[in-house]
Amino acid sequence: METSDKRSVRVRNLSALLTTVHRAGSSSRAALTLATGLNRSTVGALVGELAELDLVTETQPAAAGSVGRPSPVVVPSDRVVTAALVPEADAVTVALVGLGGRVLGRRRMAHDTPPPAAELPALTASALDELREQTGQPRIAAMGVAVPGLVRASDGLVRLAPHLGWQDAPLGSMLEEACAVPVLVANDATLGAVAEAVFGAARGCTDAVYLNGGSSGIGGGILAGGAPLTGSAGYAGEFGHTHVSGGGKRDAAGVPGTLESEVSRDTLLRLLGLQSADADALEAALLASGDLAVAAEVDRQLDHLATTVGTIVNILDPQVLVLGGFLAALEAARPGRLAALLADRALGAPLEGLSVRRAELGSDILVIGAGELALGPLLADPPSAAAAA
Amino acid sequence: METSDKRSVRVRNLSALLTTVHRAGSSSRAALTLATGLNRSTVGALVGELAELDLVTETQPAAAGSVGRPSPVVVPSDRVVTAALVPEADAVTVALVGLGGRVLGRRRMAHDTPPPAAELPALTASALDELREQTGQPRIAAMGVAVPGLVRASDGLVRLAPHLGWQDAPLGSMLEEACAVPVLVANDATLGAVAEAVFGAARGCTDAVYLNGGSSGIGGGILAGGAPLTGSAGYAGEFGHTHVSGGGKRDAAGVPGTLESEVSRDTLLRLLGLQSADADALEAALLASGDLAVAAEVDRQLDHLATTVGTIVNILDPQVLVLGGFLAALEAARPGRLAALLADRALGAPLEGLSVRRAELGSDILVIGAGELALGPLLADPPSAAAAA
DNA sequence: TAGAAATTGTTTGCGCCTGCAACATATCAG
DNA sequence: CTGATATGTTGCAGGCGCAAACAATTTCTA
Repeated sequence: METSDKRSVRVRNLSALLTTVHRAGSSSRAALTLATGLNRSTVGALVGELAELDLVTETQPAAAGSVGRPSPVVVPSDRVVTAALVPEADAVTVALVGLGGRVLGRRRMAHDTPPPAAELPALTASALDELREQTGQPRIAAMGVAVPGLVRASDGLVRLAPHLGWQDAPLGSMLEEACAVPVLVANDATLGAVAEAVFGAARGCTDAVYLNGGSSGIGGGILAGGAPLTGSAGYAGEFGHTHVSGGGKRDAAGVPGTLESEVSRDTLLRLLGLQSADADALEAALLASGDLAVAAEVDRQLDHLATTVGTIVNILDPQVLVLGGFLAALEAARPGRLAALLADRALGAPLEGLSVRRAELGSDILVIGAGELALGPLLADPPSAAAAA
Repeated sequence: METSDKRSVRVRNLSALLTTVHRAGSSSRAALTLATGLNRSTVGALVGELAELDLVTETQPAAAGSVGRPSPVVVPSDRVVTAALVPEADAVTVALVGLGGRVLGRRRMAHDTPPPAAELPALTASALDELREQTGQPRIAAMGVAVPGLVRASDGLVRLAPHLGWQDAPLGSMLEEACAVPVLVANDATLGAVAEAVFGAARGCTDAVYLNGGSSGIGGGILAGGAPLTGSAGYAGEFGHTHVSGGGKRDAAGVPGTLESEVSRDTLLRLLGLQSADADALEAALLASGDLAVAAEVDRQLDHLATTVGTIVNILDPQVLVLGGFLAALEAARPGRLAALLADRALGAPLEGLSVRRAELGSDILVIGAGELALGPLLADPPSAAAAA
C-alpha cells in the first residue's frame, strides 16, 4: 500500500545499487547495469550521486581482460560506516563495520561481571571515539546492538537479558543520547541469522533459520521471505523454550521440558571434564573422546534437538538450517545423526528441500549482524541517511 | 533490490489505490487522497485509469453531510473478478469473488468420495461458465485454489492431500489449461490466515497465526510481517505435526506424539455420542454436556493444544492467534483455560501482546482466502492483470 | 435569502527521472 | 594499423506527480 512520488524512484534505484555493491562487493558499472536492469546512462548518474554522498568511489578498471571499453569499478567507501555494539556475558565488543560487511575496527572489553545497562552508553561512546580516530574519522550512519535477550523492536527496550542481569533497560534511547546516532537494537540470534544469510552459510537464502548454542542457552533467528522475522513485538525466535520432553527440568525462564533444559553445553563440558571451552575446543574434545557416557549424552541431546528442528521444519519450511556454537559441535560429533532422526519427526516434503549447515562467520557473526541491522536505513534511503550521518 | 522505472511509479500508485478500495471498501476520492498521501489531481487521474480498466466505478456522492464540494465515491466494480476453487473431503466449491472480498456466486458440488485431481479441471470449468452467466459474464483475472494438503508454491503441484486421495497432482497447470486463466494454488489454512487477516478476526494485523481443526486434522497458516509465510517451497504452517507428548500414537503422516494425534475431533464426537457434526453443533453439544469424561477429554486436549500454542508464541510472537473449527469449540467449552495453561509454556514477553480469538468468517473463509490469493497479481499490477483477463 | 467559508474536482504548467539514440572512448583480435 | 566490440557520455523526449489557480458545490452565518 505504499505510494510513490517521483523522488522515491530515485531513492529506490540508489538503494538497489548500493545494496548490490554492499552484498555482491565491488562491481563494475557494467555489471551493475546488468544486475539492476537500468540503463547505462541512469547507472552512471546514480553512481555519481552515491559517490557524492561519500558512499562509494569509482576506481580505474582493473585488468581489462576482455574486448570493449573497460568499465570503472564501483567500490564501497569507508567514509560512512555503522557502529556495532555486542554486549555479552564475558565482554562488550564495539566495532565499526563498513559496507560489504567488513569489520574496520574492533574493541573488545572483557569483564568478570557484565556492567549494568546504564554504564554501557558512556563505555560505548568512548570506545567509538577511539575507533573513529583509528579509522580516519568516518561518519557513523547508525548503531546496531545485538542483545542476548528479549528486545522490544519498537523502541529498543531490553525486556530481559538474564545473562547480563538486565531487565527493562531502555538501551536504545540511552545509547542514542550518549552517542548521538540512531540506534537499532535486536536479539542476537536474529542478527546472527541475518549475518549468515547475507555473508555466511545461508548466503542468498530467503528462508533460513539460525540456531545457536552458547553458554547462556539456545537462541534462534528466523529469516522468512528474505526479511528477518521479528514477530509483532520483536520476541520471535525463542526456540530454546520449545517443548521437547515431559521431563521436569526447568530452563532459565522456568519453563519445564524445553530444548534448553535438555540440550546444554555445560552438561557436555562436565562429562568431558572441561572447565570452559569455546565452541572449537569443545568440538575437538567431543571428536577426540572415546567415552561411552559422552557418546550417549551426545545422542540424547541430538535426539531432543531433532524434536525442535522437526518442529522448525514443519512450521517454517526453511531452505537452510544453520547451526552455531556447540550445536554445530553436536552435529559434527555424529554426522548424519540429526538428519536421520528428522526423517521421523518432520514431514517429508519440507525435509526434501532442507539443508543443514554449520555457521561460517565465526566470532564476527554478531558484529556483522549488528552492522547489517544498522545499515538498513542507509541501504533503504541512501541520500537521507547519509545526510543525517 | 527492486529497481524502478517511471512506469512502475504509476503501477505502484494504482496498486495502492485499488488495494485501499479492496480492503477498506468503497471510499470517496477525498478519503483516498488522505489515505494514500497523493495529490488530489493525481488521485483523480489514477481513479480515472482504474475506471477505464473496469476495476472501479465512480458514483454520485452519497448524502453530503459536511461542508464543501461533495466527493464522488469510488466503488469496486464487479466486471473483473477472481475465481475460487475449494476442494474438500465432502464437496468441491467453486465461487466468484469480487473486489472487497464479496462472494458474488457460489456452486457447491457434494460428493461421497472426492473426485481424482484429473477430473477437477473439467468440473471447475463448467461450474465457472455457469457462474459467469449468472453474474453478468465478468472477466476472471485469476483463479485461487485452497487445497487441504501440501502444495508446492512454485508451480501449484499438490504434493500430498491425504483426505482427497491426491499425490503429486499438477493441479495448477491442469486448471490453467482447462480454464484459460492464471491459477494460484496454496494450502487451505494459509489462505484461512490470509482471509482472517484481511476481513476477519485478525483484521489489520501483520503478525497472526490461524489454527484450524477440521475432520481431516489440524492445519495452520502464518502471517508474518503482513505477508503469508509460505516457507521456501510452500509447506510452512504444519502445526498439526509438532511434538506435544511422548505418546506412541501416530498421526496421519506417521509422526508420533504430535498435536494431531492427541487433539482430535473424532474423539470428542465419539465421547459425545455424535455421528458427525459441524463445528457449531459440536460446540453446542460440548457446552450442553455434563459428562465428566467429556470434560476430562476437553481438558486433556486443551493441555496438548497449549503446548503447541506455547511453541507458536515463543517462535513467532504473533499479535493474534485465531482458532477455527473444533479448536474454537474447545476454547469455548473452557473459557480462559488455554490462556491459563499458556502462562507456563511460553515466555512472558510475547504472551503479553497475544490475543486469542475465534475465527469470524465462517464457512466462506476458504473461498475468500482463495479469492484473495488470486487477487494478488491484480492488486500488485492492475493494468497488466486487467489487460490479461 | 444571499454572501462567506470550506472542501474538493479540474486544468495547466513545471520539474524530475528514466530511456533511447547517437557519438565518443578504450580494449582486443588479426 | 584497422575493424569489431563493449561501454561511458551527452542531449532529447516521454511519462508522471505536484503545485497553483480556478471552478463547483455544500454548509454556515447574518
